[in-house]
Amino acid sequence: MPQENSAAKVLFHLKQDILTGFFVAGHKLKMSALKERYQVGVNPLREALSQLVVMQLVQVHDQRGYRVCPVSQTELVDIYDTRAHIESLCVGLAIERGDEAWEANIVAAAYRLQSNADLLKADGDLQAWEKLHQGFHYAIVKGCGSEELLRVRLDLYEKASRYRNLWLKHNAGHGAFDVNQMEHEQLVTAVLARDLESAKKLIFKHIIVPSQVLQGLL
Amino acid sequence: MPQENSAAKVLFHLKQDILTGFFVAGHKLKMSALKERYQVGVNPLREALSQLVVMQLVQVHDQRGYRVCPVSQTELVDIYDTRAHIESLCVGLAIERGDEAWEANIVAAAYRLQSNADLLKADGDLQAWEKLHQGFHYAIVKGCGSEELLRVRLDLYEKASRYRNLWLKHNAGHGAFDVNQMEHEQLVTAVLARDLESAKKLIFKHIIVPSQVLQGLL
DNA sequence: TGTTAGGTTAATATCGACATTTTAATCCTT
DNA sequence: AAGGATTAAAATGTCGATATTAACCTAACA
Repeated sequence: MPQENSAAKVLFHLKQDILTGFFVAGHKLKMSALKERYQVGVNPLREALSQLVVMQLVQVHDQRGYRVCPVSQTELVDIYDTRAHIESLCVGLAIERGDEAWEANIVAAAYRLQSNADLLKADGDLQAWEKLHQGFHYAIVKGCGSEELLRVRLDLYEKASRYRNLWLKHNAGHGAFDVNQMEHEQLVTAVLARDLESAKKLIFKHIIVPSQVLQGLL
Repeated sequence: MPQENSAAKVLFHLKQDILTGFFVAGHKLKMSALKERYQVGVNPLREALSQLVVMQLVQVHDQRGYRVCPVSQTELVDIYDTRAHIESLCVGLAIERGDEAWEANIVAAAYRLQSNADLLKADGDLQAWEKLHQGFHYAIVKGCGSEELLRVRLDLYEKASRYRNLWLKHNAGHGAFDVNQMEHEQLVTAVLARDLESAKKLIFKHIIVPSQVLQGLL
């Protein structure tokens, strides 16, 4: 990566630290501690924090500093419900608009996901699996062709990942991969057959159902 | 308003200046000029600019400062198309979930809009009319009950307003209010009758059609 | 014993200054 | 005279310092 300013580097790492749960919800983000951790001055820190405020990962209280946004069951339900609707919208548009290259990419991504699923189930590198998983679903929704919609989708995915990582911490290595894999196959079939209604229903469930498991943790 | 830090004040004003077109697309945002205009130091400015970068209203080039994001016909089409889909989604969910208070608020907002429409057509205070218009549509979508979805909707609305204000500048006092008003009446009827399909189609057109006029300006 | 007032400590928000980098303007060479 | 190199000017990114504000602890009083 090219030389980027300190704020951008801090943003990247701090965002990671929040999403992965290193800084838990509600945690007070003291300048002194952050300066120490990221080895930068206050001003780049404030810039990064300002950006995280817009992303709704950090709250700012005037003259009272910054804190990691609290999590709540209400927000969890809302995010996953919204994600399900947005993803469903993306899939629908992708089926209407997707071309041949789009189809090929889906098949490729599905193959990569499936061939690595077994390996990862063994050694338990869930973050790596999640990346493939993400890539698979992105291959599908990419067909909608809308930068704006894909951005909205990504924002929601990132907001959700804080909750998802919460789950990974408590349920390390205890994944329901088999069910998941079957859902993926059904999804690919419906999408490639351009079966709009089935595909939209499948993806909606694929997002909503796991969120119901998550709800038990809060 | 309570005492808020400088960055928040700058953010508000600078955002306004960009959305209303005071700072046109592509304009270089020099620190010296911004310091002069908003009467603050560099650091609050950089915080505000960082936030606007996340909102995709400002671009940052490393060591080369900030510029207002360029506009393009591609983005215009994408934003309005996405807005139409999102708004349609909101309306659909609102019809499914809205209660009696929601219905009452719609009727109230529609009344306010209609009773002020004639007045504003005369003296031409389009910004005030736009606020009522916004309020009317918000009253409808509010029924979806999803904070996340409403936030996505608001973000897109704000991004679109830069294009809308571009139109207002070139077409001052030349509104198609009558057509608009009729569409609103049809929408209210469909929504209150909980006619999902009609309402979704109406709102989709209500957003898409004006955007096609806008496309001529770029 | 619970509460409030005062003083102490710590943290935040902002500014001015400096080092670094980019932009421009000028000058030299061919 | 044109193009490239060199120098000057301006702008950016970062840090340290300072004033202001909130949080905390202690102690006195009801």
